[in-house]
Formats: sequence, structure tokens, C-alpha cells
Amino acid sequence: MIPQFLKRLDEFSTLSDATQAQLQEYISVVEVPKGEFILKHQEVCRYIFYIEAGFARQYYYKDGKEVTEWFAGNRDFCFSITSYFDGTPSNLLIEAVEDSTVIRLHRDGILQLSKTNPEIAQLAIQMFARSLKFSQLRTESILFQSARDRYLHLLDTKPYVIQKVPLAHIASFLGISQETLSRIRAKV
Amino acid sequence: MIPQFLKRLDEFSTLSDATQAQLQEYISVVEVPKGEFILKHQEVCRYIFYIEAGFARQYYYKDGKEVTEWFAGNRDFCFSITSYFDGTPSNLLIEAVEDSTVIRLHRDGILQLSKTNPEIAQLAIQMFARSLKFSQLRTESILFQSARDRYLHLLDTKPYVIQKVPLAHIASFLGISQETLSRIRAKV
DNA sequence: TTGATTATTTGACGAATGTCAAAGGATTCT
DNA sequence: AGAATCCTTTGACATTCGTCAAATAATCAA
Repeated sequence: MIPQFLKRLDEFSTLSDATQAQLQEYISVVEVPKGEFILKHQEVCRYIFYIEAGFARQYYYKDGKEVTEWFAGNRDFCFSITSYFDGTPSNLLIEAVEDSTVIRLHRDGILQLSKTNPEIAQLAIQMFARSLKFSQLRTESILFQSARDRYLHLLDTKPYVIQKVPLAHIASFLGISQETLSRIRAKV
Repeated sequence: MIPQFLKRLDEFSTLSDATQAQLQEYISVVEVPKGEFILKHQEVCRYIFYIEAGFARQYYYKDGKEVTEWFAGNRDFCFSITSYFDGTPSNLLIEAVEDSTVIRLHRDGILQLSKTNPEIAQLAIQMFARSLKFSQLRTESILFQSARDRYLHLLDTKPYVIQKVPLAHIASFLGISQETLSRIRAKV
């Protein structure tokens, strides 16, 4: 499982055997049962998480209500950006929507080792660049696409989401009310 | 001017004299008159731009209309994320709203040198981490704040914007119509 | 299975916002 | 100054969307 994960990282930037060995010490695998948290509220996010199997939802609380930020499915990465970089307690919660196998890459394995190992620095740069592009795309989709289009896009790219989480979570992810989403759905 | 810029970079991550000398070759200063472009449409974004003096607007076209993405004022950084990382032609335009002094850091100075110089790799990581946090904050503000709150926040953080650009640009930045912004303004 | 809980849909209504149109200000250029 | 252009405000109206409330459907546990 860990070799596969290293191979996945290698796609971002080539990693020598020595670097892979170095990284191994910062990699751990955890099984998270449905309903449990991959990242708890107020916990400092010390890892980049990789959903090897299963499915997770990222959300936080806004005015007492859950607001879904993202769904992380098969082989997606996820982490709390602010907490990870600043070492502050996370407002973001990451919850396993179903039993999940999660591979964790400790931040020291990236942020510390990157200071001395250029390969790891490259890995970090590539991973963060990727996150940055994703974040950018997300902003654009929110700004320029209607809720309806974004729903259709979600259907297109992550069809399994619709089976796995309640409508209300998808609605909060799209930034619209549950009723509106229900009505959008009725017309498709 | 360039020493000051290096000092600014040094705030992200400490840079030795040798590294600073190395970076210098990738730094250039350009004067951009009002109305001219810092980054043209369809041009590949080969630099991270730093607005030393003056003021710029980032925007692109959506259905034939200009949509403002961001304002870059005093000592702000800006670049087209997608174009910069992928080397694709930029959809984003960066226009000088007033005569501006722009310091450009060539992407080779970051992406290439970071492969061999760990200090530059750290700089890259810190800069991209910062961009990532900004991007994240922007997304949250769009999703969870009303247009009115975002306008007030803009007034709070970049009050000079209101003097410098027409209302329509601010409205498109906020994602609302010009008329709505005018009405919001009438009530403040 | 049955009842309890949770999830989804539907209807009615009001608030917020977009669009179209027009008027009034402000700025720029000659 | 005067004309032309650009910018901003205002009004009227239609549309979208959120909220509240209730009904229906689906899921789960005893």
C-alpha cells in the first residue's frame, strides 16, 4: 500500500530510492470507520491525507450549520490548508462518509525534509502548485457557473457523491439551499 | 529597488547573499503606463509580478464581458496561476490602472533554480503556500459572505480601490451587477 | 413488521438581485 | 466653454432563490 502511495507521489516529481526511504518514516496508514473523523475539529492538521479507499467529506461550521467544502473520493488528497501551514487548530473537519483507508504524510516529511532534500522540495512545490490550481478552478466555477451547472459538473466528475451523501451536504457544497437543489434535480 | 524586492522575498524565507545574487538575474523592472498591460491576453505568464508602485487590475472575459478577479495594489504579488504553472496562454489579463512600477521575477528563477537551491525551493514553497491560503480565503468569502459584506471588507482592506477603478469593475469583482452595488452603496 | 428517525420533495411567500431603460453627473478633449 | 464620452444613480419589473411549513418517501432499529 505504501509503495503504491510513493508511486503516486512520484507522479508529482521523481523521487530517488533514498528519498523514498526517507519519506517512508513520515507515512502512516490508518483505517477510519464510517462516521469517524480523519481530521477532528480544532485539531492541528499535521498531515496531508490521501484517501486510498473509501470516501470522505470536508466541512466546517458556519453560523451553527455544517457547510461542505469538498468531497474526497478515491485517491484524492486532502488537508486543511490554513491549519497545515500555520499550525493553528483546524476549523475544517474531515469525516469518513464510509469506512476508509487513509494514508497520511506527516507535514515534517514535507516541510522539514524539503529544506535539505531538493527532491522533496520539488514534490512540495508540485503538490502545492496542484492544490493552487484546484483552488483557482473552484473559485472560477463558483463565480461563473450557475448552481445548476455546478451540480451537473459534480454529477459528471464525481457521480458516486450523489449516492453517498445526503442532499443537504451537496447543497451546502454548491452554496445553495437544499430545497433549491431538490428543485434543480426535479428538472434535470 | 531590487534590493528592496529581495528583502521582501526574504520575508517568505531567508535568502543568503549567494542566493540573492543568483536570483538577481531573473529579476527585471518595468514601467507600465496607465492602460497598458502587465500581462496580455493569450500571453504565457512567465513571471510573478510585484507591484512596487501603482495599481493593477486582473480580469478576464466571460461571455464577452470583463470580469474582475482581483486588484493588486501596493506591494502585492500577482500572476496567472494556470498559465504560470502549465505554460499555457493566459486567459487572465493584468492591466495597469495607473502608471505602475512592476518588478518581475521570472519563473525559471523559481521553478528551475528551486531544483538545485534549497533556499529558493523554500521560497517557492512559502510563496505558493501563501497564494494557496489567499485563494482559500477568497473562495470562502465568495461562498459565505453577502455582496454587501464583501464590499465592506474591500473598503476595509483596500480603501483606495474605490477611488481608482469604476464601479462596474468592483461590481464584477464582487460578482454582482453594477446597479446592485450602487444601491448597496447608497445605504451604507 | 412497525414505529421512529432521517431524508427529500413540494407549495407559498418574501427578500434579494438582475435586467432594461432613462436621467443626471463627472470627466476629458478640442 | 462646449461637446462627447464615460460613469453612476434611480425606477420599474421579472426572476431567482431562501425560508418556513407541511407532506411524502426512505432508512434504520427494535
